[in-house]
Amino acid sequence: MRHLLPYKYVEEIAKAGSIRKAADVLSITPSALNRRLLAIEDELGVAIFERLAVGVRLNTAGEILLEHIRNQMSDLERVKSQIADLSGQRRGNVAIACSPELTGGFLPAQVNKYQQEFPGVTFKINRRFRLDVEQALVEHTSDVAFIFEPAKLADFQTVYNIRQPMMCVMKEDHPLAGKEMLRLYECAEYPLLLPETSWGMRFILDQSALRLGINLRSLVQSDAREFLRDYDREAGQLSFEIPINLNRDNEPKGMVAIPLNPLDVPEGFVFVGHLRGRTLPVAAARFLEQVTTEMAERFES
Amino acid sequence: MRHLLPYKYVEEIAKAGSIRKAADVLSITPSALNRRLLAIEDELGVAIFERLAVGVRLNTAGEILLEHIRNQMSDLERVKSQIADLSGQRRGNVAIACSPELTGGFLPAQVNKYQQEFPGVTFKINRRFRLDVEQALVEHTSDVAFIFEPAKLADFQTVYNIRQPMMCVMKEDHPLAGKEMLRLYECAEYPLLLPETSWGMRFILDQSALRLGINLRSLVQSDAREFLRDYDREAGQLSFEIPINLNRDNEPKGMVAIPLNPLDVPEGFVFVGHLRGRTLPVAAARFLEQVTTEMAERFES
DNA sequence: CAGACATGTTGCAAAAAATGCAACACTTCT
DNA sequence: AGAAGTGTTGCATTTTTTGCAACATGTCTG
Repeated sequence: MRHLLPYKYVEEIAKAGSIRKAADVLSITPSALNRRLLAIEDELGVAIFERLAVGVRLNTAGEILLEHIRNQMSDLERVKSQIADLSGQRRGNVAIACSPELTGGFLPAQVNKYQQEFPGVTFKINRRFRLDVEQALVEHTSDVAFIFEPAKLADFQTVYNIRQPMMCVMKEDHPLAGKEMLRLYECAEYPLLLPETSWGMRFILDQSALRLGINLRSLVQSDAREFLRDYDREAGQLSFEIPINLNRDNEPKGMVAIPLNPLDVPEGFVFVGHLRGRTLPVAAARFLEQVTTEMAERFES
Repeated sequence: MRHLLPYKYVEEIAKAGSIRKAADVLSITPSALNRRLLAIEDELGVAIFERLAVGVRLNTAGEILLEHIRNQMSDLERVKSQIADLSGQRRGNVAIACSPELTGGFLPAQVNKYQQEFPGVTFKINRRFRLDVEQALVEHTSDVAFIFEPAKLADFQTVYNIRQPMMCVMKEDHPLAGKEMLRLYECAEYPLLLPETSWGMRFILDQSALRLGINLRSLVQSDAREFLRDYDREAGQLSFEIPINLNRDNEPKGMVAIPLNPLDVPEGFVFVGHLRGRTLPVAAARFLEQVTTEMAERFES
């Protein structure tokens, strides 16, 4: 796709914020790069970058153009993907942006399943906080997104969503282990292993605690899901999970998960989708199909 | 937009059906054009055209690519339009595809009004039969469409639609001129001036006549609206019109229009819109706004 | 406050890419 | 069988792009 090289140049200049740095990344001379930029601006009749002393910055016109550029680039990828699919080969890359809650269990299994059927398809997982996932789609950094408790869905095209009630996880000999359902104040009596505040799970828990006037004692606050899962809970510590991560085969033995009373802690939602108005490459579209089908089977009963 | 010159080449080859003819139109050598085509196919890894003895024909892959090309070209026009609009200038071209029923009266007045406000905007009117209007959008020959009685709306994004009951037009001293409403069999007793069978109006009339077992005697069948309008009706001939064309100032004097009984002849619809999923250039979008606003004022009372 | 540094930009020669010309291989119609 | 199309390719030429060096300008720093 040599013909949209100028586009790549514009994108890189915008990212680097400087012609010289961009030229370095693109391994051409600053002068050549500058001239291409000037040529583009000449064709458009307007400047795309405003020149600062320390470099360049995108113009309003430039931002409109950049959006167009990103659309075109990923649409060309889609075209290539569809064309490759015509000859029976399923190739391409699927870039997934997902909330940290969803990096384990279900999603890896789905990717693995898809790759067994189509080994030519590669995957890229971008772990993003709930407020940043949508941005990854807008920047065309990712094709599809899995968001737990999305903040806004302005540019998001929802393909599927499932409800995920909050569960409390503990050792099976824990005093609370026998209960059918837990109130939040019961959990608050024990030390807690909580995810970071940027997580959707933490957001739900904090809001619920605030509303109920409960103080959650965070013994360990972690950004890593595996850390919370594997932490040794000798002192009766509790952590939280959502059902999509509670596969019977996968989880460590000796632990139980008990749902929280939905009156205390509202259910969360997992949203699956892509950038609004975009046609996905074949591989990404088929992957979404597979995932939503399996989600329907597992959670729609 | 020098960088998508290869795209223009592909489009022209597809249209011409031959590399040599396309090269002639593009005023370059067949060899150069051929090499560019080979380069594109090499980059895609697939042939875009199948080589026949008499020339070339688009492949399935080529058709996918061509759709992408057309999208990209018109989207770049949109970008240019938006950028130009940033600096206060309103420029560009609005290409309108419309049914033959709608070429007079309302539409010219709207275009004229818009051009008085923005003289920098040019217009292009493509008169198409109802079955072909949508195709003009798909081919990106037109930006917006006005269709009377559309056949299918698969790729059509409706922005507005209005109901248009069928009216019968006659001289004011015609025997039927005093009536409030006409039955179709009453009209059938007189010689008729009818539009061609490809028109939506004719379609509605023929279907109604067929259903009611009435035979419509077509004295004059014309493809030109103006011909039917200006025809001298000494022998009591009747013609038909829709309200959008019956402006009190504009129409010839001495004529009256009487609505047909909607039980005999169903109302027609005028659809206004554009290609589904496409973002229109500024000029086209604003023009649509103006038209729909005025339509609402005139027909929503 | 002056010097070092980094920025975008331009002139000019070298390198790279695209083009035109002519010829070839092939099919179809006369 | 020949004429007239078609797409394709080798080679010299032309056009375009690039790299190098230098310049003008603004910012940071000791």
